[in-house]
Amino acid sequence: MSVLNEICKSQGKRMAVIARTIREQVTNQIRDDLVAGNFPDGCVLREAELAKRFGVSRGPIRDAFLQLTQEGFLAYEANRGVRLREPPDPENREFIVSLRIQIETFVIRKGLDRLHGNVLLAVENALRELKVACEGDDVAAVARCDMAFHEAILAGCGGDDFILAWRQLCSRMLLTYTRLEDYQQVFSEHVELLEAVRAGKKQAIVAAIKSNIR
Amino acid sequence: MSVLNEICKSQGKRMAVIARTIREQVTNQIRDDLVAGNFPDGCVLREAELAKRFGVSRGPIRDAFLQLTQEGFLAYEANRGVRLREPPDPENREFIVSLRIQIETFVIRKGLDRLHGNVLLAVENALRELKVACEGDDVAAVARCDMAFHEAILAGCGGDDFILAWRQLCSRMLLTYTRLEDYQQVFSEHVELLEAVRAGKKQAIVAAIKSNIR
DNA sequence: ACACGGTATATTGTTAACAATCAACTGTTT
DNA sequence: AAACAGTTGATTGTTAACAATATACCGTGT
Repeated sequence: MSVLNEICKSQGKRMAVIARTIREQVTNQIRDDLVAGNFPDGCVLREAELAKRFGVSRGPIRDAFLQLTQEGFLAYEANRGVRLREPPDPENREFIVSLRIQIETFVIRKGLDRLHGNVLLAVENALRELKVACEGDDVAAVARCDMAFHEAILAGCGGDDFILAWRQLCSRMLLTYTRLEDYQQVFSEHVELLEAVRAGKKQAIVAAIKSNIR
Repeated sequence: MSVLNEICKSQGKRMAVIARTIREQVTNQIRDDLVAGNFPDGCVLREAELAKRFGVSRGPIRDAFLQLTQEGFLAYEANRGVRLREPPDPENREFIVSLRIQIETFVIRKGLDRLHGNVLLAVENALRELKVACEGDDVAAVARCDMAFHEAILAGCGGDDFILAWRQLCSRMLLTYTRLEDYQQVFSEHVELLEAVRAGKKQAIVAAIKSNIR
């Protein structure tokens, strides 16, 4: 409770409440650690150990394991706990990328006109957070904000039917997040995408997406 | 504990252990109920009510809610419980179908040669269970066995990287499972698909999949 | 030396009690 | 009558103890 609650309070009112429950906070934290590569491949995660580290009971940890399993990061074996899955091979990864592009393209094509007002504001906020992350040196933060930006667009375009499947595809990709070289380019690519979205030019949007996802 | 444990014991040794834990049994049962349409759209599910019905504590019910949320059946709102999601509109459904076909085609094309021995046996078993389900009159059972058959093929072809996303797409489809008319045709279509798989003719397999998924 | 059986330990699975949160209601004030 | 604050009841969120299970170790017998 200790550490996590502090974080929760400090972000409290100002930010759009990100993680209300301990379960969500723990899930996000573990996910970040996984993306940042803080656990070796095939590593086994223990409920008690993480519970102790976060200062919470095993309940929320179990919930987090369950969720991260569904997201594609972990693999469950009954009575034997959970282990980190291995990343997809290049061929599968390429296909995953193609599916991601198709989904984003479809959703945007269909729902671009809904993207205004508060919804557009959410996308802009996501971009701002991505900027901060890129200026820092936190891999996990960049990956997380990258995803959050795209997800804001999808959600804004009414793509709820696809977001869960899309997230899983992303998760698989994140296990081999290879664009760690040039954060500045990552950011400017997203600026470009947002500009295209603002202008409402679908062709430009699709092009921006295709060059952005890889 | 009462009801579920009986089921578990009775299936005990003979079947490939389907659901070892209460959590899995409860999850499967609720999923079947959802697919069978036993809950009205937008309906709110209560932990305590289902816990009482199954004779278990709220823990496994919570786990099931969490999982079914990730699978795309339910929607979560913090501190406010879980409600049944509405099915996709026709346009989205069509796109979901196209994604499903792409995934199955890709995985089979890539891993068909692995499909022999025990793995092929698993597929044949799935087909047998589908036969039973089609001869009965249980919508949920047909839907479940239909999915299980396809999943057995995917798993056998080494498609682990896609199975979770594939499942979510299927779940969305299942909320509008419209082919309830002719179970016999459902079954014979799958026989056809298995024959094509056995013969190893990729063209025929792809064709069978395309005509089967809709 | 090797195979087998049993025990001990570590780990997950389940439960019931407790805490926190939300929604509706009630009474008060203007 | 309308708006608001406080209160109450229902529901979810969290915890710690308990139960069940799997793994590893050790001894025994052949």
